[in-house]
Amino acid sequence: MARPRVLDIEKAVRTATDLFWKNGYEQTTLTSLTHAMGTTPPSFYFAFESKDGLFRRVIGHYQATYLGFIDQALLEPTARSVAEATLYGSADTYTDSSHPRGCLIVNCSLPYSEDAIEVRRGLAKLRQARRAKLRRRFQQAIDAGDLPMDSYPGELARFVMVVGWGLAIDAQSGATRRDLHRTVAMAMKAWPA
Amino acid sequence: MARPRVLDIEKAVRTATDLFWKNGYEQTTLTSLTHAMGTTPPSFYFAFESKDGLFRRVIGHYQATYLGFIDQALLEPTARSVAEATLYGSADTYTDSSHPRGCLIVNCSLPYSEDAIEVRRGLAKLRQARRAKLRRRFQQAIDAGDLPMDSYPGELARFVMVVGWGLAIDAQSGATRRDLHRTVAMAMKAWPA
DNA sequence: GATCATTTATATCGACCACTATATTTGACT
DNA sequence: AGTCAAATATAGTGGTCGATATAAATGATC
Repeated sequence: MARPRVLDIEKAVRTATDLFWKNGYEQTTLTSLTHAMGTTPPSFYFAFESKDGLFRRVIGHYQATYLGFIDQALLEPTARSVAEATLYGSADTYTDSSHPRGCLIVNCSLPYSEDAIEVRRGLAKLRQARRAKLRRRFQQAIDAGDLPMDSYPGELARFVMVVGWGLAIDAQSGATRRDLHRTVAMAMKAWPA
Repeated sequence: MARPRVLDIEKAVRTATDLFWKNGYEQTTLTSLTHAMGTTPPSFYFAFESKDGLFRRVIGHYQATYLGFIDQALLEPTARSVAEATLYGSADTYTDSSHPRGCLIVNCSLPYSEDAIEVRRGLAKLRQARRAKLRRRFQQAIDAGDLPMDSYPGELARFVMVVGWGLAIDAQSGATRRDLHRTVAMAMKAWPA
């Protein structure tokens, strides 16, 4: 009953993910997006409504495709192995040569222009939500006797997040996977017995 | 023999530092710069040659004014106190309410457009140079018996840098100084005895 | 084969980007 | 007072930004 769409939405989202990952939010222009997708602005806006609309889909795709290890890590049996799985998983993902280095969310988080402030806010919420999940998991570990009673779950969660962000920047600066693994191993020495 | 300059160069650099710190490199536009400085584009270009030229001066000003604690930290007597001074100093600087949060260099480092790739390269070199200084300091500590013989100075330096970057992002996301201090205290538990 | 909603293409919108050509203002000097 | 180089201001450069108005192309349906 209508013209069939030529634009492969999923493929376009994958393409856009790479661009945002590599170049950040503002530096990924509509021209570069439509060019890489092999489409034109009207089709783009028909499919995604706006640059922000596409970005939201990209973030969803990114988390589902590349950050699954984080939710997986929460299922590890001990708090230590949760932290290890999170950080080693980050190290591996941030240095995987099949896609840009570092973390898309971190890469797109930092410099905020006024008009993209909503985008940053959304990303900040994502990071906060991830930390909250870790905190709850560590609280649960304390309750189960898996962590010392005097541990602070919020502190532990924040530490894991901070090291993870540092890894993202180090990876983006060119650190090797082995470099990151050594850093994770050292960070884990801070973990409560 | 000539018209005296009205534009206060040093003050203009300080103003620009705040803008780059807050908004990143690309998002700090010439319009916002000249407006905040109270000058016009021709005066701007007469004084700074280009946006990049100003940015180089900003980086110099930023390091001299806000990152002095890093070189100071290298003079601490022990490797542990070097690391502590570096990280606690970072935590304090990144959350000082008299200027934007986080680290200007980190804020301007991540998303690289092709035309600003030289700027990123320069910042990456700065970060690398800082890590090299730490590494040499830690090697010196090993030679002096202040660190175990089996310590890896490069690894220790990288760990300090990674935690520092993580702190910068956490601070920019709204973490308090106390939050960062707790993270630093925890990170220091990983330090070799 | 005509209809019609959906998707696509052409051409362009006003706004802003970093930057500058041209001309004017300024005041220490002769 | 007149000269002249340094600093400023007016106005605008071509280019690109995200986003669109308009209209042509498409193919399942009747």
